[in-house]
Amino acid sequence: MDTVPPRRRRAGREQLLAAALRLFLRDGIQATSLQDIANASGVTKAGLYYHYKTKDEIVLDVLKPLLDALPAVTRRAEAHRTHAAQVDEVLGGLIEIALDERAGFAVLVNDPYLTQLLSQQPSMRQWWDDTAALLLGPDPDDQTRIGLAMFINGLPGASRDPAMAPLDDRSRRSHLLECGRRLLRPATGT
Amino acid sequence: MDTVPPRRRRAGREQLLAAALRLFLRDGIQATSLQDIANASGVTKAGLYYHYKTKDEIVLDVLKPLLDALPAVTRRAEAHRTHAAQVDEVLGGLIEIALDERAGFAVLVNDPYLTQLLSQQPSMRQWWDDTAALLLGPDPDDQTRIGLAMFINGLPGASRDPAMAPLDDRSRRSHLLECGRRLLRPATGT
DNA sequence: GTCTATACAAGGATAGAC
DNA sequence: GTCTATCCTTGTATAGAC
Repeated sequence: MDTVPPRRRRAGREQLLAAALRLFLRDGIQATSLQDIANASGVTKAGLYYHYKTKDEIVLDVLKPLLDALPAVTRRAEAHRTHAAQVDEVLGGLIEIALDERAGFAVLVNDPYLTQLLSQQPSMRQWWDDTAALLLGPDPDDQTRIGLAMFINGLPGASRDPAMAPLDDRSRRSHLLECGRRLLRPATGT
Repeated sequence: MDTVPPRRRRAGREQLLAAALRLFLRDGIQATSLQDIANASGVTKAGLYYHYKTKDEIVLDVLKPLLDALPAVTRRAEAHRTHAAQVDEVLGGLIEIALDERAGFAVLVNDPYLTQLLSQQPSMRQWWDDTAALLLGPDPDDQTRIGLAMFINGLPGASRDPAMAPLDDRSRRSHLLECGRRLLRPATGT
């Protein structure tokens, strides 16, 4: 019948989400009020409530791309046959996400508010259990476990470190991947 | 003249600080209200204001041990003669601090509120510049810079990872030190 | 769909009694 | 030195006009 109209039905919503993520990254979720988001996005505070019922809904929608992307990485990795290939796929995927500012990976790992918000749904924890098992392989040693913890916790910070600024995207990826490979190597002696 | 009286003049204050740190670590600084601290420490909200004028003063006093300990590590390291010894001293010192829950290292690295609070005083940034220079040595390559960023950002999280729970303190230290050594090794090929 | 106005709760901070 | 009571500001959320 009719063609798809070119008007962007959700333009305001997208502006809103972009502004919110920027503020969440800079100031943290708690410190970002709805007033702040409203000011930064050009919508009024009450206007936010047309799109969302609560602040939590905004937070979850801001991080939706991230929450979808993480399981996708793991699913892709599971298709590989060798353990080494699986590890590289997961590391590469996580690095890709961490380097993408829009994903908000830094918010996810750091923010206590979000940790509590997500802990209510067990899907996130389930994802991490699966992914850690994939990365560590069967019967991992302590050194590897701790190396993984350092990688996942350090990745967001390292991705946003000043040392990254002068590098091109390919170098960033390869350096971060090298960090992951070093940390996940099983202990040799000791 | 008179002996030091055994009464603890600052017992209330210490309870207060311990409770505050516990809450800061669990919920973040922003999410911890003075009411929360009061409830957890047995003091009333107004009672806090006898000891401190503002919430920021409480935050800074909670982290005072940490803010003192970090420069001390660097000073100790500077006394060593070889670069390798300096690196091990700094890594060991940082790990020691990160493993000590009371130090609140996790709060320092993660919390945006604190980042902003500390950025007002340049001493912290100066300390990190000096310490990074010490760890990286002259003319560091990009891989080493990024490895350092991952170590310092990942250290608090790795220190509190579930994989740490079953280990004794000596094992924890040595595993974290191994992570640091791996990350700070200069790139070989590429 | 977006704004104005406002209700309601919570947080930081102060005054003053004890 | 610690508590009670209170003020002011900010934050989330809602009602209703346009």
